[in-house]
Formats: sequence, structure tokens, C-alpha cells
Amino acid sequence: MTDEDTAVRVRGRRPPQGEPVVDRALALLGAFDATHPYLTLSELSRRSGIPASSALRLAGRLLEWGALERGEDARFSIGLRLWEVASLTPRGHGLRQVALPFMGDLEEVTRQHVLLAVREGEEALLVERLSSHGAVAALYRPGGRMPLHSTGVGLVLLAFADSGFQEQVLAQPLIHQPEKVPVSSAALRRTLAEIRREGLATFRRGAPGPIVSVAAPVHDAQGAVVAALSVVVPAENAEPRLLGPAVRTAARGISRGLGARRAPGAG
Amino acid sequence: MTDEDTAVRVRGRRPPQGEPVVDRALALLGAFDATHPYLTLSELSRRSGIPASSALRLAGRLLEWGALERGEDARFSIGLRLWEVASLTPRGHGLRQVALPFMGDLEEVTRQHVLLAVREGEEALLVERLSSHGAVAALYRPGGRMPLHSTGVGLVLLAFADSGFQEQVLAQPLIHQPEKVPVSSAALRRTLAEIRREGLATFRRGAPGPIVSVAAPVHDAQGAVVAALSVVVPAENAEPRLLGPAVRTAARGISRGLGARRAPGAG
DNA sequence: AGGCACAATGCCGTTCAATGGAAAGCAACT
DNA sequence: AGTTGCTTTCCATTGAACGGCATTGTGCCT
Repeated sequence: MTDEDTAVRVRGRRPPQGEPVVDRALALLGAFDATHPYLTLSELSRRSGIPASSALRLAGRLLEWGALERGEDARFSIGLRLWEVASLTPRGHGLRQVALPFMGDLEEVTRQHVLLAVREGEEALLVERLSSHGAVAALYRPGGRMPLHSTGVGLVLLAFADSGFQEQVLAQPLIHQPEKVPVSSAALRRTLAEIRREGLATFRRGAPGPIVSVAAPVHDAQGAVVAALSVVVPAENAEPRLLGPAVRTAARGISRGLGARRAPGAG
Repeated sequence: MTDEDTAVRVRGRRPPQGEPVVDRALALLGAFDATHPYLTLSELSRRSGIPASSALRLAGRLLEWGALERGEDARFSIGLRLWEVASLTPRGHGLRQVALPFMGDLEEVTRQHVLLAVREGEEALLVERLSSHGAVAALYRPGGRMPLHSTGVGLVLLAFADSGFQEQVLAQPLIHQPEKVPVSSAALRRTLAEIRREGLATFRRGAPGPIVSVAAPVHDAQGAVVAALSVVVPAENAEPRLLGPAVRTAARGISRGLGARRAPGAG
């Protein structure tokens, strides 16, 4: 008899800490990301930290509702029904709905990228990106996250965030992405002040291709900055002076669409 | 003692049928729709059929993860984190990503609406809609559902669905939306055959404004029809003959982007 | 064609997370 | 000061959830 094993093994034992079921179901959804849009049961189990048999049972429920789908190869993916419900989020699709026509106008003029982002925690979340056929390589995808301190839209969102949050971000060591160059917090502070003064951010990035991003804030009915709009163009033949007014005008159009009475003055 | 009440009332009694927790959590998410993007706890409780105390507890977990958000007025809405995860659905954002540039081209030419839809059950789900500023009134919104039998994209999706499913749809009484005119199943059968022959659907609607929709199928790498693309223009100065090739070309472009070797021939 | 490794699924006795009525707290009317 | 409606906390009860194990399915190497 081998009873040297101290670990008690009982059929049906619940997990030590007893995690709520809802959390585990959400962990299953969270196991998917941009590089893993399809997962087998085993992958799902490993990535979520849930035993396979439990993962299968929970996934079954999610499958039935439509939060997950399953292909012929038995791999799981996020379901369309979840996307349908998620499209009701005010800060996502709601905002997007209002912004899209204005973004289309901007795209037609610049023929490059037009971005719309909101702040989510310490990052920016790209809500929408319109990209013309011949546009330069894009670093970020809609639904993906971007750093606040090294993108045009991020700088705008940071500049107009409450000062407590700004200090929290400034307090940590910041590295420019994707160049991996450290950012001086004093310089960033000056940049943010200028963005607030001008109501406009101009951001340059060297890699992968040299680009310029010109970004402006979008206000809601209460005057709070809820999103940032920007165009991204190749640095070569860019005319930031000309792009500024165009972006600002489009951003004001979106703000008006959200119920803002008038665009807050700059300065 | 009053014990005339036959219903046994015990503190902590579980619901009669004992619904799984995951289902209840999903029911909370399902309580939101296009006309109710914000809900109070009571509304959430009523619409989902879950007692307030349980609804609050479950909503708390969803809130913590980011599947729900809560405003200052204590009302709930769908959270951005859920939207972020949902953007990974292949049939939603994945498809959209490929289609967007082609849709942009079409919009620039027509200056009206460009739609992209997939089939979900017995309805079409509008994955994307680009709408120019001066476009005619739109009936459907992205993330919303459309009838298969009275929209351009719906007819395409129905025409290329497996015949078993087609019969299932044809077997039920169909009413044109939004005019409320009955659809003859024989006429619909002829229409579907023509759509399959031409690889193109032309649909006219009288209300709210007279419009013409020209729609074409989008194929995946295996040659299956996975989506439908269409333009919607005012009936007056429309030239369906000219729109057809444009829509078909754009749809083939998207199919190619999805990995289809060559567009299946029509005829 | 046999052996091996890994993935998916079915089974089932145990147990604690989930439950919802009661009651209190709160704000806005009457 | 009573009424109405919404939100939140509390807690005794119990069945839904749990996961180890067994089995089957599948692809790959020898």
C-alpha cells in the first residue's frame, strides 16, 4: 500500500478556495486573445486554469447560449451572440456609431489611418480604426489595447484624465513603444500640458515606419473627455499643421453628436 | 398560525428547477437590448426573471470582471471588457477586419449605405454598416438582426444556405418588413433560384423611403457562403445595373481576403 | 500493426457556493 | 409621517457544481 502521499484525494472535492462559478465562466472567455482566437478544450483548460472536465461542462453552457461557438475541428471560439450583446456597450459601439461618419470623412481626406480610442484602466482601447488600402503598417487593431504614453490618442486621453490618475501613471517608469526608449517624466509632463493648452496632440514614432499621429479629444454631454480621435500618416510628406484643424473639427463633430453643447475652448 | 398557503416558503430555497448559475449570469447579459442599453437593478431583475438579491450578487461578479459597468446613477450597462473579448469572434470582427477596406471603397462610390451581414439562426446579423452623411434613413443597426426574407443581404444568405434550412424557412408564413405584406413562398423560391444563378440579389423596399439594395455573397476558403455584402441606395436615381458589378467585385475581394482561391462561377 | 501520447468525453459520490425571503437603508413624493 | 420604489445586507438551507478516474478517439512514431 502506498499511503505516503499527504495530499488528500477525494472524489468530488471542490477546489481549495472555491472560486465562484461565474468567475470561472468568465475566465474561459478571458482565455481567448488576439493571438488565440481558436482554442481546443485542453488549451482552454490550461489557459484558464480549470480542470478539463469542469471546463467542458462550463463551456457547454456558454456554447448553448451562444457565448462560445465550436467548429468542426472541435475548437472553441467566441460566439456571435456574445458579440451581439457586447455591441450594446455605450463606450464601444454606441460611441462608434456616432463617430463613424466623421471618421469616414477624415479617412477620405488623409487616405491613411483614422483611430478612435477610449481609456480602459492604464491603457487605451482602440474602439475603431479605418484604414485605406495603401496605408502604412498598423501597430494596433480594433478591440486591442495601446499604451497611453506612446500613442497620439493615448496622450490625449492621459492629458485630460484626472490629475490623480496622471500622477499614478507618471510615477512609474515609462518606455516608448515599440522603440523601447525610456520616457522622461518631466518631458511627458510638459507634453501633456501642451496638449491641454492646444487641445491637440502631435506624436511621432520611428518604427516600424516613421509616422506622425495627430489626435484630438472627444467630449460627452457633460464636457468630460470620453475618447480621442486621431489620424496616422507617414512622416515624410505629412503636414501636421494642416491635419490639426481637420482632426479637431471631426472630433468636435463627434462631441456634438454625443450631446455636447459647444466644444470647450482651448486656453 | 397561517398555514393555508400550499407553497412551501423556506429561506434559502433554491429555484424550483434549479437553473445553472452560468445560465443566470448570461440571462443578465441578455436582459440588455438596443432599446435598453442601460438598466437599473430592478429592471435587470425583472427582465431576467432573477430575484433582486441574486441579480445583485451575480451582477457584482460580472461588474468586477468588466462584463458590466455601472454609472454614477447606479444603472448597469454592458462593459468594455466584454466588448474587447467579443471582438475576437471570427464571424464578427475577424470578418469585418478583412471586409472594411472594400466596404470603404464601395461607400466612396455610392455615398450611401454599405452593409455586411452573416446568418445567425433564422435571421441575418448586421456585422457592419458604413453610412455616408447624407444617406437615406437606415432600418437596421450594426449588432442588430434583420429578416432573411426581406433584405438584400438576407436573401443572399438564404439563397446559399443548405436546402434543408431553406425549406424550413419557406414552410412558415413570411411577411415583408416593414410593409407587412405577405410573401408568396413560390415567388420567394423563384427569387432565390435567380439569386443563385446570378450570384447577385436585387431587393426593393417601399418604406420608410423607397430604396434598392444590391447584394452579393462572400465566400470563405472552403467556398462556402459565410456573409453577404450589399449597398443600399434611394430607389429614385438608382442604377442597379451599374451597382451589381461593383458589389460583386468588392465581395470577391473580401472572399479573396478570407482565403478563397477564386470566386465560384455563376451559372 | 502495435505502442505511445495526448485530447475529448462520461461517470458519480461529495460538499460548499449559491440561494432568495426578510428586513433595513435611502430618496423622493404626497 | 406615511407611502412607494429601489437598493443593499444578512443568513440558514441545500442541490448544483466539482474533479479524479475510466474510457474512447486520434494522430504519430517505430
